[in-house]
Amino acid sequence: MSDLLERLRGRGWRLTAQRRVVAEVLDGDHVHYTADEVHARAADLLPEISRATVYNTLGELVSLGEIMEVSTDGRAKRYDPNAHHAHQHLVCSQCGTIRDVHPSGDLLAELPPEERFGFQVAAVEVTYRGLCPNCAAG
Amino acid sequence: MSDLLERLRGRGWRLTAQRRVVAEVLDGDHVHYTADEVHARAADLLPEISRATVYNTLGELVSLGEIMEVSTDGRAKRYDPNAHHAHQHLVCSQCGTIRDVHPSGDLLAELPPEERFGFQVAAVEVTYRGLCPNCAAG
DNA sequence: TCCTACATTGGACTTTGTCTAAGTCAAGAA
DNA sequence: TTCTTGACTTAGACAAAGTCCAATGTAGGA
Repeated sequence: MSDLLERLRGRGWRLTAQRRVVAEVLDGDHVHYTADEVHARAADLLPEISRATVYNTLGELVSLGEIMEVSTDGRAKRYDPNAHHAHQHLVCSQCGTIRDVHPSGDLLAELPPEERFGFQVAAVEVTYRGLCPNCAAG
Repeated sequence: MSDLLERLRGRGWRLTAQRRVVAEVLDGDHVHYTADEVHARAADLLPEISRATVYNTLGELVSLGEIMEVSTDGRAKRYDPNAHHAHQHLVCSQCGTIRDVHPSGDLLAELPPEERFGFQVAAVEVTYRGLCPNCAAG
């Protein structure tokens, strides 16, 4: 993740303590925190960090393409640091657990031209839903 | 959509004026209103209808499987009356326009067993994103 | 070291949605 | 037809998630 900080510095980012702790919280490939969770964890490292800064920083990281915004439940958005490897999400309909998954095939290609209505289709987001082993057993 | 009202009555629904106008607003296959939009349009027909009733009615219609809840932008949920025909969505990343689309192939089958992590996968939601002809031209 | 443009802060505000207590009414019973 | 009753609706308070702003602080170049 220090790679990340270097990349961002290269793009003219000021390296503040706040941005560092947000980046640190998002370190790890299989993490899908809400903004509030990021804030809580960041505050463990830097107690005076404000919610507004966390939102700002997350927004900047998203528009720089360093993290992905995921909304799997229509409530709080979640942030996925695994933005450099294309992947989709598998969500437990009961407990909400999220896993990164890699479908086979080219999902974009499955939208035939006559179903594109003149759109320049650029991306596809897929969410699989089902019961995780834990909830299925319960 | 009067079919809908009959079906619901058959399931023990009380047929109130409020439920009738909500159903009427949702009539049409290619409509994707937010709850607030549904409320505004319903209020044109029945001025004293309350927000709570619209939310209640939409929630009931969703759990009866008569309409679909769609969240394409992490903000307000939208309601899609076209719930009886499997389909996915194509969203303009600029203006937010939504179209129903029908991808080819079996999208569920594209998640290989080794990528299911023991989940009982039941459904898949797909959102294609791109520029609509209007925004691409502008 | 100093400057200053950029970053952060806290709190007010907005949007979207939920909950509740009190009043209303659809539809079956008589 | 009128009565009855439990389901439905209402207004407004409340909650969660996110945005905005003016005042203050500071990273990093000169």
